[in-house]
Amino acid sequence: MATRVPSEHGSVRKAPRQLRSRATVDTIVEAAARVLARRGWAHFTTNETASAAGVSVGSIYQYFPNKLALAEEIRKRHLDAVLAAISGSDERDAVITVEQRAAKLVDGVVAAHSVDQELHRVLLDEVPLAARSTQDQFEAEYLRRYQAVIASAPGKPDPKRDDIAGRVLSGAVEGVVHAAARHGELQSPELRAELIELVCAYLRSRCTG
Amino acid sequence: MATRVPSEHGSVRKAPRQLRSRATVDTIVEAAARVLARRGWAHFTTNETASAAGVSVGSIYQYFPNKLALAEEIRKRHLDAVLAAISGSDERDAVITVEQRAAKLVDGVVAAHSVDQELHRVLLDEVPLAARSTQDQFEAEYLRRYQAVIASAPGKPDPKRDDIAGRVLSGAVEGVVHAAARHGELQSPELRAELIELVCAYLRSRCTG
Amino acid sequence: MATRVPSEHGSVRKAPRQLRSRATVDTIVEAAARVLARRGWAHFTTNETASAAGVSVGSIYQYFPNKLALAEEIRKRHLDAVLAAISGSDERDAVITVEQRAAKLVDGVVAAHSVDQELHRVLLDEVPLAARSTQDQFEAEYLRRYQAVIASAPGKPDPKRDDIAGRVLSGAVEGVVHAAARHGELQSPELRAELIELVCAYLRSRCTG
Amino acid sequence: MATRVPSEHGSVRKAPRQLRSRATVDTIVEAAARVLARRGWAHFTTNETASAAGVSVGSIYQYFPNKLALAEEIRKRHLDAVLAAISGSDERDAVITVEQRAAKLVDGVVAAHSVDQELHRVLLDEVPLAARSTQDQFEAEYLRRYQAVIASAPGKPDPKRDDIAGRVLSGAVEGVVHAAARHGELQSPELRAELIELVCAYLRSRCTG
DNA sequence: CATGAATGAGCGTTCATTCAT
DNA sequence: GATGAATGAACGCTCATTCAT
Repeated sequence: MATRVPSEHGSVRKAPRQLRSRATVDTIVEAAARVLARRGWAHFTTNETASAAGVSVGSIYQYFPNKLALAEEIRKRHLDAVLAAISGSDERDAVITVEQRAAKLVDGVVAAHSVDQELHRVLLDEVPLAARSTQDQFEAEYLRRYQAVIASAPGKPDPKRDDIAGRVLSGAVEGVVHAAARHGELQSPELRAELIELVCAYLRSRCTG
Repeated sequence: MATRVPSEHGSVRKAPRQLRSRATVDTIVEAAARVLARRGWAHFTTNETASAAGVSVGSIYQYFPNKLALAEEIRKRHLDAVLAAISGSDERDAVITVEQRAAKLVDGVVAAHSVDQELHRVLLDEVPLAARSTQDQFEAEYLRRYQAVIASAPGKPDPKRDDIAGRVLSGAVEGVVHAAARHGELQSPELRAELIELVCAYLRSRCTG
Repeated sequence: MATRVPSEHGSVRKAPRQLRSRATVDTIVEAAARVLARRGWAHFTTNETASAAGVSVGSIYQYFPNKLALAEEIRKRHLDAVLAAISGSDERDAVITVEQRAAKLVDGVVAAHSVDQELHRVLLDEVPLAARSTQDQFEAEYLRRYQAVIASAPGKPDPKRDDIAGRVLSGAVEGVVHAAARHGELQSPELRAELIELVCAYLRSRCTG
Repeated sequence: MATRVPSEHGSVRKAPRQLRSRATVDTIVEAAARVLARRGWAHFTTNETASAAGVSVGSIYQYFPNKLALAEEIRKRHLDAVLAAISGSDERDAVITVEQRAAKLVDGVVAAHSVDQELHRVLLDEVPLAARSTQDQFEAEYLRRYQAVIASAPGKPDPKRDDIAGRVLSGAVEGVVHAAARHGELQSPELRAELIELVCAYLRSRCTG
């Protein structure tokens, strides 16, 4: 695989102003996501993407300076979808018990991992990070959901400790769901129950301890 | 046209007989591990490995049928080291409280992730699995440590539920440590304390609940 | 590990759409034929072919999935030329005597072997057959010429025996011409006379015997 | 495949004087012939030959300056065997009729092609000729058999014409048998009959014409 | 003499990227 | 703008041959 120095380093070569361009970009990104999910990063090629999108390679380079930038755009869109999936189970209804909160959280994360499992895995495990920014932004937003759960649990707040607790909770839930996804057990109700139990136990212990 | 008999390809091409060979194999694997950790799977090349090891490409193929088999050997050696690191905090001394057990477990996993962090990440996230066997064996052994902790906690055993609990615990601890490693906070004592708390809370809740 | 979908490989990678491509394909095939004839299959390399054609290796793989497919195309074109050469001495004029028929046949085969002797030898003797189809089609067409001669000879037809006779005649003429070509005596009139004599004798004996 | 300049150009590096050497050489050549027949020239490697012979590569280079010289020795031995097979049906018994002579000849050639068909084919079709000498010597000897048949046929001798006739006869019989071998019909009695007929017809026509 | 570990030029093939049309 | 033919550096891998032991 030849690694060429790309001629520009901006993430997007040209902001698509016109409707037609926007549509083309969408077509490209969607096709690229399909190809990426199907073949994996190692076999993700611009030529196949182009023909899957029904455009020429040249058109890809009209909008993206290089392959990585295209992948970056796929990641961006996917993370948005993931965030939307988490938020879907986040409506501001009368949630009261810690159990209910924990259940909402777990269901949200599971839903997020179900958006496009293979693409998710490839993006997380295979595609190299061009720039931290997108990922960081996402992680911050993601962590905020966890912090909200922490904050809503009884007990007096302690910013420093709560921050760490959020990261612990995030890592734990994420880790369990990730492992479950790898083994195709994302929908197991027993696992869901245990995971909720884990979250509850932690939250409870934090308020009593 | 006559049908040709292809030559078979085992996982190891030739068992090194002489002392010189054994040393060469070690040199190759060690150099390969360095290159793999530094460049990642996508840029892990046999030629760079060869020159990093101070041998010719041919020597790599004397002992490994292909690049993947070389990576497989790196994985094998690394997982052994990881297992050794976990076991290091596993001596059969008089551990009594759940807290002490949890602390041992967490310390072991952290130690395991400290062996060679970047190599660990690349092996887990990027290198494709040629055969499940090595990985499966490792995972089984790995899970066993968690099951042992579960089993040692008070409360009456329930094989099915305990199995799931083991996977939840494993996923959670692994997830937290993994995230911490990514952010360079593997040695943070606060994080350690919270993680131990998570494990304890879960174990306690399982025996009372 | 996810199972990857491999990309398929047809015999021709892409049908050349533009005029430029068609010209490139011709250039490549012609250069390849020259290289193949000059170096033999064992030393027939894509890189030399590319530079002999004045294109880059990539261009070869734009149109041919691999080296063998390129050789297959050379064979196809050559066999067409050979068939054309044989047919050249096949016009439907008033041929009456067996001698005249035999002479036409022999002259055709000699002409066929004169098309590009070295290429002919390499294609027949060295290049492995990827698919039987091209070769089989050619052989069938080739045999048909011999069968026609057999059929036109006096004597009552016997399908089974005539079939074998066709193969005997084909093998014999082919063998003599082949050997002559190897010794550079393809144009010898004495040899031509003897070969015609051989064919006539056989045909005569079949009708009387 | 790296092409190195061999350090010597003699066909055999060292004439094996001692019994042990002679045995080693035999072992090597026999193993090499098996490997060559099984894999074909393109996949015929010195390393596989060495391990098939139960010796080290170095030992091969003790007796043969390079791979081609080894193949040359295989050819030499095989052609001897072929000649022996032809001669086997050549005893000086009371052969009188032309038919009987022709039958003997055909049977001899068929027997020769049956010695080791795959090796025969590979040697003829794939292995390049290092030096003409071995092949030429064989061909001369081979032609002599045909000349003998020609000479023994009635009719007054004509050295020049008889020479050409020998080559025609040789090419024809060889060609038919070769084609038959390719189609696995070496043992067909119908084909044998037709071929004998061809030879007889030619011989007869030469004495009457 | 025999061994077999080591060499490295050279092969077939891929694919991100460019640019004439 | 869009196209897609063309590029060529770089990869994984092979195997004839050498030479220290």
